[in-house]
Amino acid sequence: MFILHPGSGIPLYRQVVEQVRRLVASGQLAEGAALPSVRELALEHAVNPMTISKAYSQLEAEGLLQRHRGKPMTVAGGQGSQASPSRRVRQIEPQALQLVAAARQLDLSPADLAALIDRSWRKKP
Amino acid sequence: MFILHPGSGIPLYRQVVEQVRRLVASGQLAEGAALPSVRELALEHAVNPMTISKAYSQLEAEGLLQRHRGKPMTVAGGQGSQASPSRRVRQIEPQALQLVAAARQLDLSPADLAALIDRSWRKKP
Amino acid sequence: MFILHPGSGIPLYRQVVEQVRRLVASGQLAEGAALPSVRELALEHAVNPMTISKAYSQLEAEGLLQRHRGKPMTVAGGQGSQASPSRRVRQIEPQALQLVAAARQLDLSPADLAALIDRSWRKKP
Amino acid sequence: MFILHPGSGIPLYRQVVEQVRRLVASGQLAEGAALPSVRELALEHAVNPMTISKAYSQLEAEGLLQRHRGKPMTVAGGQGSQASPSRRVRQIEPQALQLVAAARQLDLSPADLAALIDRSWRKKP
DNA sequence: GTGGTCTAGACCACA
DNA sequence: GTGGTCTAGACCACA
Repeated sequence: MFILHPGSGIPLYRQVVEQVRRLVASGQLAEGAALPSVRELALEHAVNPMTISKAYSQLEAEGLLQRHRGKPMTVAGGQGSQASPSRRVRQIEPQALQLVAAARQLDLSPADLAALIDRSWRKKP
Repeated sequence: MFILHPGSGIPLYRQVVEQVRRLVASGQLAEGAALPSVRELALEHAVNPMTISKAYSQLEAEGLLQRHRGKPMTVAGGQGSQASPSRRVRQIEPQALQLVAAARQLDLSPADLAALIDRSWRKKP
Repeated sequence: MFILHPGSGIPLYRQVVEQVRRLVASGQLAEGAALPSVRELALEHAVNPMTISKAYSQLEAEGLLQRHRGKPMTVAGGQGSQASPSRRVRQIEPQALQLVAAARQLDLSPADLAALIDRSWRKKP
Repeated sequence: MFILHPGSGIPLYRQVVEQVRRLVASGQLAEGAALPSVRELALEHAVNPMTISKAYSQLEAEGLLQRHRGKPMTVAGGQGSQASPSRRVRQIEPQALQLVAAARQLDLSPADLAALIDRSWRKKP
């Protein structure tokens, strides 16, 4: 469900936050759906529970998740089932721009990059 | 020459390191070329000189840059003028994979992502 | 464990780097052993934590030390318990050569130097 | 006459200062003897003349050298021809202590170190 | 508790 | 002018 890259330089808790946001925006985590418990996730990714907890707390503060005493957190109401395509696209626009900037610094052509993206889609379906 | 994103979560000095690596791989910084001075870069990006210096030192340790007492650092020898396309592509493979993973989590289609990438190329040429 | 000479002209962080290398080579810091924490060492030697941190980071880049998020650094694997005598001797060969060169410039005899070394061994056992 | 180690961490001008002090203490540079010119030394060691000049100035301030308009600097009076053995030995005591400390950290025996010193004497006679 | 990043600022060595 | 070292101090991420 989540993929964490500890060596990427991006804080682990931020990686979790962003991934939950995406899964909610896409409807893969629908309104009311339960999230994996802090412990479970922490174990699975060999990470301290506090790291996951910090991510969940931030998402709760944003109003995206809801806490329930003694029960797993759930996706809060008011999201609809799936955000509009343009809203979803906007969530990865910064990364796309940075990737293109990197490709430019590597003197790669749009075709080179398109081919790389294509291969990446096929890699882990 | 460099673009820094202070809010991206990635340490500034790492952003510099990666960008220098790309510019060298692409030949835009050729063997023997002098790099912008630490102070110059620091001023331009409103960043502390030590942050730039840390990036340069790491690149020197890697053997990509060379120090010259009292003079600007230069791109070390043994780089050739431009790395092979496959070597260059490999430098952004991780980012491409992460972008695709994000697109998947957003339930975007390959076509959606391709369109986004296309638009990104046109944005700041 | 470490002895720092602030007035020696050699940067403090380099002194730390070299001493860790020696303690690892001799097996006094064995594979897996935890190093004193940055703050601890900094306090003990009345030195800024960043100075120690810089030394540790360099040793990590060399592969001699390993980072563990939130925990103390340790000596990396692949060192064996003690380097061979010849490898250990090689680590101070440059200093030995410089000392002999200095003795020559002072017109001291090999016996004079040997006596000095002898006395030095006895000084702080 | 002088040996400079740019990579040793010790500032070049300090290396010059210390070596002049030793050559004077040993009588190899006697009272009134002329020193190599700043330019000459700078060229020979591929170093900026200001670096040598700084060393000479410091030695002048110490009273060890004397400046003469248009002529090479000379060793100042009042040194006698050779300092006493104990005074000369004292000049390298700190280095000897550091070498012994390093040997201890490498878990070398006094015999190991003595052998290394012996070999070092023979290396560049 | 652990290490990491960044800043503002002083001062040094070298060209 | 160039880069390097060190400090004091704030704040962050992770266990």
